[in-house]
Formats: sequence, C-alpha cells, structure tokens
Amino acid sequence: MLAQAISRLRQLGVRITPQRQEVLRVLLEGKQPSTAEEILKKVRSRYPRVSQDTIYRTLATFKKLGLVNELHFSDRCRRFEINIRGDHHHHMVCIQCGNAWKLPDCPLECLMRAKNYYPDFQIEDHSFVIYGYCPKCRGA
Amino acid sequence: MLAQAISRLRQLGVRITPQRQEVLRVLLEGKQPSTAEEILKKVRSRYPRVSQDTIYRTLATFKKLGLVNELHFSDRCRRFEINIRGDHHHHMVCIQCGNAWKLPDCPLECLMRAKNYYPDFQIEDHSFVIYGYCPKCRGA
DNA sequence: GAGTTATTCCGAACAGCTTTCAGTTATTAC
DNA sequence: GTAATAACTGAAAGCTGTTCGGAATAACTC
Repeated sequence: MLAQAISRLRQLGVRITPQRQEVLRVLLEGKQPSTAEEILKKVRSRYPRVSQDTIYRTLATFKKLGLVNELHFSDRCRRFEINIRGDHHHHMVCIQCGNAWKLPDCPLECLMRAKNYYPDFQIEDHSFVIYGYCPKCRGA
Repeated sequence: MLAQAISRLRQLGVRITPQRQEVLRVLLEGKQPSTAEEILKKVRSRYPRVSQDTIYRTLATFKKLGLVNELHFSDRCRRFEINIRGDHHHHMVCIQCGNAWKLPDCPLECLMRAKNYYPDFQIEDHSFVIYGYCPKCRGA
C-alpha cells in the first residue's frame, strides 16, 4: 500500500523524502480523516524536527496529485484523507468528538436530479455530510 | 418579512438593536449565502461604525435562535443564510465565482439509508453540496 | 560523487474568528 | 416619563489554522 503510493509518487516525478513517506504512512494508517495538526503530531513522533509547513506543503502537493482528499466539516480546520481509487464515499461526523465514519452510499439520485435541473452547470465534485452525535458522545 | 423576523426576535427575548435589524435586513435582501465579511461591508454602508465582532456575535445569536443557517463550502470561511421555515434546501456552488444556487431536492433516501446503517448515531443535521462551474464561468 | 534544483526548516506574517473590558443602550419596573 | 439594569456594542488585543520568504539541505540526474 505504502510502496504502491510511493512508486506512484516516483512516476509523477515527485521527490521521495522521508517526510513525505511518513506523511503517507500516517495517512494510510489513520482510520479517520485527519487535521494537519494531528498528522504533524504523528509525523513528529518519528521525525521530531518536521515543521508544520512541511506538512501543509506536502498535503497540498499530494492533493494536487490526487493522492489525498481535502474535507471540510463544520469546524474551522481542513481534514485530509488518503484517496484510494474506487473508494468514493461520504461521511457521518460527530459534532462532539470530531470522529468520522464512512457512509454506506452516495446520493447519486439527488446528483442526477440536480444535473437535469441545471443542465448548463458543469459538475466537478460533490459532498454529503451527516452531522450528529456518535454513540459514545450521545450520553456524555 | 423583516417585521416578522423582528417580532420573532422580540418573542425570544432578544434585544432589537439597530445593528441587529440591519444584519437581518442584509440577510433577507441577500440572494446568496454570505460570508461575515460581506455582511459587515453591507451593514457598514449604513452604519459605518459597526464592528466585525458585532457581526459575528449577531450571527451566532441568530444561529442559536434558528434564524440563520451556517454553511460550509469548500473554502475556509463560513457563510450565513436566512433560515426561512419550510425552506430546507441544499446548494450548488460555483468554484470560480462563489455563487450558489438552491438544489431542487434533498438526498433523503441516502439519509435514511445512513440512519438504518448507523442506528445508534443521533443525526442532527446534514449537508449536500455540488461543486462545479456555473454557465457564466464555464467558458471564461 | 558532483551538480542541480526541488524540498525542508525556521521565523514571521496573515486571515478569520473570539475574547475582554469599558462604556452605551434597549428594555423593565416604577 | 424616569431610573435601574442586564444585555449589547466597539476597540483592541489575542488565538488558531494556515501560508510565505529565504537560507540551508538533500534527493535525484548524469
């Protein structure tokens, strides 16, 4: 998985630095979409001197290459998630703890209806997010 | 419309200040969900001394009272929209110019499927956004 | 293994938003 | 009306997530 991603980077003519490898590793391991800060923390547990803007720049690079998706939930920070081919999905997000779960499917019907309704709009992307309280945070 | 909203504020025990009335007016006039900065600019054209934090505070108050919806598109700032009863809707947003259009419907099916899939998650809200290029920005 | 050039690190800047606090004002009680 | 008071406002400072500029470093090319 990591090896795959790295060879993909190499193909794309991007330098493979230890920092980038580590960011990739963290993204692949992370089960939740992560904020830059979370990623930084994890990367620093191995490479303590990595600066936060290396993280931001790396994520920007990966995003441009399509290796990573950038997500915006209802808080102020961006989250990043590895983009695995054929794994298009949406999220259910806990307002309390910020954790996210994959939704079982995608509102395709709605997307098609919108397409018919606004035929001249050139659709590029879409997002569906459900907000609420996860089982753990419900009681607390 | 404005009078309605104001009487609703009064019912809720919130003070009716000129600043708040003006924010309401701007929101009711605005056809697009607006950023705090846009709202501030418009409010200042009548009340030049209004501070930005009054805008933020007012919007937070209105949101708490359910008078206003907060939206998150793919950029980093929040947008606000007047919440008219019975007018639940989602948005189609132009990546270029930032304008937004109301979608004809809501991905209810998808929401229900998610509900069945994660029965212990307490759903509070949801958002569906379509991104792309509007007819005007397509060519440019 | 030397050169080149992208990438990294660091400090500081920036944008959007929030807090604090002193002063003002819309509302309530008289 | 008038006074009391709790809610509100404006100004400035502060916070958080993100980006920039430039010198130093190190990955890739030959």
